[in-house]
Amino acid sequence: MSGWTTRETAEKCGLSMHTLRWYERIGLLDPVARTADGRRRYTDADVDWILLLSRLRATGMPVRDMLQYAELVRSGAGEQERLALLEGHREHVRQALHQQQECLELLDHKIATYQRRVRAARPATGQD
Amino acid sequence: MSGWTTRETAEKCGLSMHTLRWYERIGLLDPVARTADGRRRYTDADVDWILLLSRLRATGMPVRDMLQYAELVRSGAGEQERLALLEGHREHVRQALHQQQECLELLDHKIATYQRRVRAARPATGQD
DNA sequence: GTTTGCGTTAGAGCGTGCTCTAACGTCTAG
DNA sequence: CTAGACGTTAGAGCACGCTCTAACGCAAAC
Repeated sequence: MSGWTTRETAEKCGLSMHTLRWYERIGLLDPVARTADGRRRYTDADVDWILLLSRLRATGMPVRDMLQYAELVRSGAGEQERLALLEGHREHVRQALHQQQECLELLDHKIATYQRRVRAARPATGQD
Repeated sequence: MSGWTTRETAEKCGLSMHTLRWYERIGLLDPVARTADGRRRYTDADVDWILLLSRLRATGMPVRDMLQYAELVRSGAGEQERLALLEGHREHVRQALHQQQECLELLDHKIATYQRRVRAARPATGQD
């Protein structure tokens, strides 16, 4: 046996088997190699690509954009457009990061407030 | 006139008027005060609350959880549960942050690769 | 031989979070 | 008085990204 099964690949990449097959159907993946009886065998290169996809998804890139990127990669050319896509997403991720850091501060503050309140409401019952 | 119109509030909070009314309908907001002829007038406190909601949403908290939180706040008690909700979300945000930072590095790396490639492919045409 | 496990397909279905629609009311300007 | 801007409602509709279904097939285990 060479290559990974759908199950293994799904586990490695944190996606469901259904999702993997769906990604292939819609063209995010090139057709995956098959065993004699028609089962998929993912190569390491497939896995790497899927890992990239899963990271892009996890950071909010729309499937539509991943598809566009995949098509550029498939065509072999379009470096400039790929660059633009990735740079656009990088900017998106940066802004999300920033927003989350802000929210984290707010949460820390709120949580501290609640903790103070909870502690004040149950003064040393001995059960803590 | 006292208080903000739906339009103003939507702008301040980065949500649509539709979304604001929908939030109220589903119970994320207490019923907003009205003018004599039935138009909403949001107070500063309303705006603050909506800003909090919008930040929670923007960092991926499901509406279901925001609803739960809103109900705890409305009840006036449940500090412990609110705490748990916020702490859960904080953890979620932290993990998302971490994931995004990783993805950012990957993007930086890929982008650098493409930039090198693009530069190599068009060596000083004079059109740059 | 048949049961069990694993994988396959195309297409239907679904949860989430809005977003839009249509019909109506009221206020202001001209 | 009319026109236009602005806001209201309940409910329908929609985009997205899966997720599930049903029917099928192969292959090893019993």
